[in-house]
Amino acid sequence: MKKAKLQDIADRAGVARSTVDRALHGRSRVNVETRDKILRIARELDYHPDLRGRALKMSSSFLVGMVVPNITQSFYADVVQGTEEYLEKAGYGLMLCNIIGEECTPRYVSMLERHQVDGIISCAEVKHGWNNGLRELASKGFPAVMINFRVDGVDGPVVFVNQRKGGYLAAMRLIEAGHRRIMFLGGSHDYLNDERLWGYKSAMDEAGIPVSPEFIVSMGDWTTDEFDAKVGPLLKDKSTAPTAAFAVYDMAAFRLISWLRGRDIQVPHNFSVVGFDDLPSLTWFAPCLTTVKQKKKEMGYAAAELLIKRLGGEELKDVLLDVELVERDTIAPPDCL
Amino acid sequence: MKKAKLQDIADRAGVARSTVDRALHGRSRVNVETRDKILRIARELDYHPDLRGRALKMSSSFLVGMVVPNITQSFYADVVQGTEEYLEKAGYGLMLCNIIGEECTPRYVSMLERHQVDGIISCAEVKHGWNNGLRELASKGFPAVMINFRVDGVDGPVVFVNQRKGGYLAAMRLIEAGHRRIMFLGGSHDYLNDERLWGYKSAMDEAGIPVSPEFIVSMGDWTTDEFDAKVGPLLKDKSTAPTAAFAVYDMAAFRLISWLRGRDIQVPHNFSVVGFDDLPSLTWFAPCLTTVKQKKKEMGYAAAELLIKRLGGEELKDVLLDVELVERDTIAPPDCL
DNA sequence: CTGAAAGCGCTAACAG
DNA sequence: CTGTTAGCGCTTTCAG
Repeated sequence: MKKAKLQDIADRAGVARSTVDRALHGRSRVNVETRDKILRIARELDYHPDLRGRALKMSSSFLVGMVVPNITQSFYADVVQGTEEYLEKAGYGLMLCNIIGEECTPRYVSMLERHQVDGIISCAEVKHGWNNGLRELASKGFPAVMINFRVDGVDGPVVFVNQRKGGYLAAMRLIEAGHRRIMFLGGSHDYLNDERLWGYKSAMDEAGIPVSPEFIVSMGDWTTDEFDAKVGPLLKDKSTAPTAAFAVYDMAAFRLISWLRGRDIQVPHNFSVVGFDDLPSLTWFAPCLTTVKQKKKEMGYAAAELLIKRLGGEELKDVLLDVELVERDTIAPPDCL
Repeated sequence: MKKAKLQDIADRAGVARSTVDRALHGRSRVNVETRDKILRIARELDYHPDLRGRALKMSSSFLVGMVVPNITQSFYADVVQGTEEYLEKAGYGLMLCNIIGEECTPRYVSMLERHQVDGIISCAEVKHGWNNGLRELASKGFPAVMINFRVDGVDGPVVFVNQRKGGYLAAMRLIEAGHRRIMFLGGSHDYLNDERLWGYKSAMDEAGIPVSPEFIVSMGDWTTDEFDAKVGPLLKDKSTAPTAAFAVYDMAAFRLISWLRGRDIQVPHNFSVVGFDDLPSLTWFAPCLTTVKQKKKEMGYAAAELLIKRLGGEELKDVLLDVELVERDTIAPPDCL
């Protein structure tokens, strides 16, 4: 069956294209009978408006660009799923831009521009070269919504997650379990790391526990060697060693647990751990990680909602999503008691 | 800066739109000087052709629809990544269709049609309701490429994976380790399950080991209760119990390992396991799973290549991708010896 | 080698 | 309430 167009319906119904258009959209009054006739014919012909024509006329492509560093990481996949769900309901297509590496940024900028997407949702990382690309597109007038943090110079709402609260909850839970020597196992000092660290510190402060700088460790490549070098020494003297850790990501928590296991330190029996993310795949394994859950799908959903409403002319504020602690099996009272 | 269009360049260069077009595409001869001038101006104006106009004229949207059941599952994310990579290089955008549940099929069919995608890559599951949607679109002339299996009535190349070989390799590896009572831990009898089962049987045949029907288990929801009911009885009598299992998916293998651990059966010490998939997240945990690796990213890449070449007029055959066994830590000689 | 003109499918302003 | 017309940005004849 050949693709039906507006004209085909018009011909069959014996009316003009514009009448068909009106009947289909219902914006303007159309004679009820002709309208019904038109709708019937449209259904018979299985008519679907060609968005390319409409896009040209209405200067809207009904396409939204979604930029992530790596869809392969479960976190981003969840966010994308949320965005896609909202966009689909709203009648927009999601163009996926999987920015691997700095050098591809200009190609994606060009692609987004050529397709004239109606807006861009950016869920990249702070340090990532893509940020320049986003700035460029934003300066050309592409509406943008950011996830997790604001890219300097890009105007548009941001979907934030209460990272500080997450860090606070994690540390406080460990404190409540009786721990006082609590390590912060972090990565490089980027936005997420430091916000969560801030939360950790605020919990320690509140409990009146001084934070020893050597308990704040900053990992690079998370290898066994690095653990040996950076965490190993802390564990030498049992009377001063940390009895628990708040790991800045679930992945980090798991690396730590594996490494500890290699040294015959069992979690949670000899050492307690809290993570951050709530990655679903990590619940398949014992011990199930106690962690701070961030609602990844909702992050994507909220971003899409912000963007589409903004396209509709609403002025919107940033969103701050809540987090919660999910209790599982990696916290116990300190081993030293 | 306002978006530059063809006319803007033409105005500045003092030539006609069509000349600019020719200069930009290089298809037809253009005076070298004017061409250079045009190219220079285009660069100054940071010109990116608007695909909506081109799409209309050339009846091509430079958009490919990619359909997966759930991007959240690591397997699909990897496939999508491969597809996206190829498409981006080829200058096509990837429209992601995350088909969750049957009822959304018509909406996605309509969306793909309205956007007039140039083709569709379908990586859904056999039993999924989407297959009807794909049939409908294919019958309307949308070129399709399928991954993993052919949808009846849809004409187009398929990217296959050598499932049978995978099943064979897995079972044979267990046999070589000395196992004879080997369980096939499968799911419902769909295409993937049965192909892998076929491979398992062929290895058993080749080794002259009769396949006991009760060793072919077919799980539904993979709960502990179901394991207790379906696998528990097999393990009662140590002299007839299986000493190893080939699990149809990595996930299944992990469920099994956890369940066994709950019964104080340690892998690989008391029981050997091989999986199928090679999910990356599963390598973080001990014991690391010995498994059949399928090249997920290449599957997506190959599908995109097939589609784009087909759009270019080439007639293409199905592709069969190889698998390989990756040796890790879940196989040992049978415990009973 | 270059310009003029038509038209892809749709919408909207204007007339009737 | 409905038809006519123009035009979104691009490509592609067809003349010159």
